[in-house]
Amino acid sequence: MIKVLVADDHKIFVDGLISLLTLEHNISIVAKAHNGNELIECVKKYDVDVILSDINMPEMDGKDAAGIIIKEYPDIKIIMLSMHNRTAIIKEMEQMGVHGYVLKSCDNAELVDAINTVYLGKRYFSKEVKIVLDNAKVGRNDDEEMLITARELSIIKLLCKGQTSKEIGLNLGLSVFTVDTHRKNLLIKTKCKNVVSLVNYAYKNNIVVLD
Amino acid sequence: MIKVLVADDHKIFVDGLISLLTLEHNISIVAKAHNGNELIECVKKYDVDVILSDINMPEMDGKDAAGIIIKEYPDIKIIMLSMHNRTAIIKEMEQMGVHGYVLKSCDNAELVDAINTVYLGKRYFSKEVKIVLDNAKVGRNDDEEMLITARELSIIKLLCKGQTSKEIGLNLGLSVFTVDTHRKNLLIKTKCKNVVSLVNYAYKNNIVVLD
DNA sequence: TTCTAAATAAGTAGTAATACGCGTTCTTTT
DNA sequence: AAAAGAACGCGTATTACTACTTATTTAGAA
Repeated sequence: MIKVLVADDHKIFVDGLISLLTLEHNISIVAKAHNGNELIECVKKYDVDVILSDINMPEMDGKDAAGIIIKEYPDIKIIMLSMHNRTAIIKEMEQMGVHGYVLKSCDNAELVDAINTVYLGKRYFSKEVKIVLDNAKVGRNDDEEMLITARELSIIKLLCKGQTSKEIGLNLGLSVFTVDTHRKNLLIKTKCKNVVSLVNYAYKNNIVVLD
Repeated sequence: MIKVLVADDHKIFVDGLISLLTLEHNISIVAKAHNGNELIECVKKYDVDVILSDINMPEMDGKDAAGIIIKEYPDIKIIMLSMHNRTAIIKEMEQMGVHGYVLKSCDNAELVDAINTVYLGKRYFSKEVKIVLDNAKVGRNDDEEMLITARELSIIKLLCKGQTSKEIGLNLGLSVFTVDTHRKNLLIKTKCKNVVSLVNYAYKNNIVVLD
């Protein structure tokens, strides 16, 4: 029996998933969580083999929770469930050491397949996800170690809130010139032409979460 | 038996929901759809009492599909399933004549309750949704018939893509001045202080969908 | 018809943002 | 110790955006 934990902030989604997975003869659901904190708590309390977790959740994010679990419970396999099929997010998850990445648009059979695969110690990425990753490899030119630094991250977050350079400067205790330099570097790094594009980039790549 | 149709672009979500709802003695699932077009097709083919539909779907949006169904099949009850608990979206749905609005973070019992309620001809809005609507009524001053016009909508869409006023003007065959006037009016209407806030507003209120 | 709202266009003025370039300092890696 | 990269600060020039105002045309509602 594979002991599975399901985490997602949408209760009916979790319950639906549980209802589906309990039909499988070799899967048993041991717990459910609706945010990152609950997820961590459940992992402490219960004996878990595989975690199915959403990326975006309130309280604590599924990504952050996954990071903690990977470090402290290296035997637990984690499959991220996501509605987004985007290179940057998938790569981030891959590099974090997550064991699987499955789209919410996948079917039941695929999810069961994913659970069985990661339980055996292998990695599982959806077919559609692989296509995205392969396309990214073909056009390899673009993402050569493009990393957003901590400072840039704090600035991009405030930009997404609609703050101007002046406001960001006041907020972070920086001169407007400095903020502008970071903005400039961000536009170059992300190949965006203006703030709106940058904000979209941040949302699409899950750097910043809308609300 | 209440004949229910479930529509959502996330297959596992639909299957999970079906698995949950078939446990109910008075509910039977007659069809499922993964986009608005399929939804319309299913309504034509099958005899349906209640539709559970997501708002955002590819091909055709759940909102547009609901509009068509309300006009052409006035006997079918529609419950919108949404992850957003925002006044503007909820009010729009209410005005469209949708019979229920339930959050994806609700539990199974509430969803079943909603299905039974709308089947009896009554309306159903989640408790959390009602709280949001009531809060909006208290601070009634703000939303006095705030409607975004068709032209404004086309402009806000292009703004969300990161286009400048000049580009939008070229795109829509308008002078930059005109575009700027619309932008100005949009900022006033939405009480936003700049484009980024406006873009956020559009995303949050489902006026524009991010990718 | 009259009234209203929307869409259109235009202007000035001021502020914010972007495109350049040039630096310093500090830390981390080699 | 040298190199690299991050964070920081400063300029100028140009473009984009926002705040104010005005006004015409058109379509629809009272």
